[in-house]
Amino acid sequence: MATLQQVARQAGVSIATVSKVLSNTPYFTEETRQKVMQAVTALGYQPNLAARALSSGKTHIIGVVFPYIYDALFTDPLVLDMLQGIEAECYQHGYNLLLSTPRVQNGQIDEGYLNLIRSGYLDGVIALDSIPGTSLLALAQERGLPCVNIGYNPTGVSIRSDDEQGGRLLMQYLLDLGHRQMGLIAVPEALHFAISHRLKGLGEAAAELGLQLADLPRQDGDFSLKSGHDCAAALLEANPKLTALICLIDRMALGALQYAQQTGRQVPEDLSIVGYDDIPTSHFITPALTTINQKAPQLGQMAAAMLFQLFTDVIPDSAVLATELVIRQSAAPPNSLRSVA
Amino acid sequence: MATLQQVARQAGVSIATVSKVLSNTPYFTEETRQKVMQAVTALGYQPNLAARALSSGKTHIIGVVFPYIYDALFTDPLVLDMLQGIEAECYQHGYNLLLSTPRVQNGQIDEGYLNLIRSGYLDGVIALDSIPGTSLLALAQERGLPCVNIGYNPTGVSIRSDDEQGGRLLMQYLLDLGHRQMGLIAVPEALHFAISHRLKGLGEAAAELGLQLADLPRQDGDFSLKSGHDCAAALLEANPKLTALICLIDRMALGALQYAQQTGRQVPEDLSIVGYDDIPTSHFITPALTTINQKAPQLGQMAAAMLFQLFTDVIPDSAVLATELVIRQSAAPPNSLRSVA
DNA sequence: CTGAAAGCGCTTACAG
DNA sequence: CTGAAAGCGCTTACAG
Repeated sequence: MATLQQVARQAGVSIATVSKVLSNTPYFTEETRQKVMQAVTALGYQPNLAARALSSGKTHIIGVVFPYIYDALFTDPLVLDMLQGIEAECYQHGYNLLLSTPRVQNGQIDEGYLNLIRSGYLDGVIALDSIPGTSLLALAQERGLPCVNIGYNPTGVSIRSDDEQGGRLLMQYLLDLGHRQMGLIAVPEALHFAISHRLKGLGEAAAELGLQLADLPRQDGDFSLKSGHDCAAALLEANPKLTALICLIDRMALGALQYAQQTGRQVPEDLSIVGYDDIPTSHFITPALTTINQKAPQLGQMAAAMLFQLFTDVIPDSAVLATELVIRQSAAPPNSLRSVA
Repeated sequence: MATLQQVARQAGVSIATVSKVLSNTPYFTEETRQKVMQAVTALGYQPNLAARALSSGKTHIIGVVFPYIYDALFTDPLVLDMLQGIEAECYQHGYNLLLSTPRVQNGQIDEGYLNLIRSGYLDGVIALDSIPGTSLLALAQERGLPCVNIGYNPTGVSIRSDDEQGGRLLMQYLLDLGHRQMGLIAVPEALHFAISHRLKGLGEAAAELGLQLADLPRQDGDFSLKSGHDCAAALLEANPKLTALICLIDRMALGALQYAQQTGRQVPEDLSIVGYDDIPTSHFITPALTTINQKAPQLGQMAAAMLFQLFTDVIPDSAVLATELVIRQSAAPPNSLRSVA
């Protein structure tokens, strides 16, 4: 309600003076500073952000962009984890966080989102930008907006989880357990860069033992639990000898687990199942799911930290965060090995 | 980049004309409209939101406020559900969503949040406002900002889940099953209004059978799984005859379940456990948890819809959303009845 | 150390 | 139907 002008009048100085005192410009009599601050508190003055934004070009708002694909967004607990990390960092820096969830269809990006980028409302943007072929950050980058990318699109500074290493970890673990007959449950690689990298990691670890990833049967789903269930069914019916299922998405692993149990298989005795993401449910389900944790909160926090570096004109190195294998109860040596032992 | 002025020049009209054409003011020659629109697309003009906000007083940003208590915020899946509902509605109306998660300690509200409210950056606010004694919306209300409250604080228009009815549903179900020796796991009522109402509902249903809720043993935790575990331990050690545990928070129910299983009890055969919230894990855990679903996405969506009504100066009635009992596998008739049968 | 003044890019009565 | 002009509330060179 109160404006700079009222504060100035009350303090008996000019509005320029008030503005400068408030923005901590040096060289001010302790006296005028006092007068100003008194008026400020007396009036409960709070700068109008829109005005400040217009004249300074800074809004103190950063855009956090999670694309809306397959409705996965709001059902994915990792999103909340990343948000938490981002929020913590923004909070510390006194920045506000504008959440944008543009729809993306056939490579077409939401016009509303594009307008937001063009609107000058954002000082910077952090995006989960991993859809092959359509970069959410391209426009922002083009317009010189500082941005950091959590993912693989080659736009500006980026941070991502080491999906390749995660894939390797997962495959090595299963291989060490003695599995050779393994089925893959994934989603089409066109949907998410991360998938290709997880597969690549899987392949590298397999290759060390002379196995070809391409020889393993694979079914693709759509992130949903149900699709995991169906993929498991297809895989197991066509390949009854499978001793393990590698699911590149936890939710799909949950569906696979469901299918296995419905068809009377003991997990992990008859069939091992591993996932990727370490969502909360994975911890609680029986058997608890062995999976890969990609440290989503850190991912978010670091992304925000990098953006704030960008604000100070230092260009941070892109970073890759190592994942962690979380060993729980859903995988064990295959039956054949067990009976031998 | 392009400004109104450039568009005006390009179109050969005044900036006022451009502005009015863009804001769909009626009465314009089809011809000038054409000229203007051509210039707009040619220049890729996008209004500067800060400028528009400053002169119109509207920012098209609505604040979504989830207080940060006990770290529960980002670990609570319901938050994501509500956000989804709010986002869907905002998206449709072309509004942006600013996420604010003020810290609240001893009734003290985050100064940064308060400043945000005072900053003029928000056209309206939706808050999860259910901490007894400290209203997150009081200041907004005072300043005439349209706001809707998801919860119980008596600030302005509100929408909430019918916690009382939910409590009744839960108690009736257990009573119908034949339970009489029940233990309560809750959190201190000072933490959340909803808890008192759930308890009230529990009490009403109990009273119908002549039972006094106050006679049932109760332990309070802090939302966490671990506290649920500990509450169950305390309750069961002190009252070995308990046949059922009513947990007012799903996560705590999960902890209670864990304790029961660790101590060799069969759920629901030896002990029934019910929760409240219907978080995703409740669906997957074994035994699947019988619980109350409070329709969080609708809560969010309706809250946003109400805010948009407020924007058009219609004052919507406050609303109460009925909950739903989700019957799964964690509750059954008590053993005594079973053996009788 | 302090102030007058221009300017940020729009919207909105008010004239014409 | 269209335009000139004031004004939204700040920041920032530029003088003094």
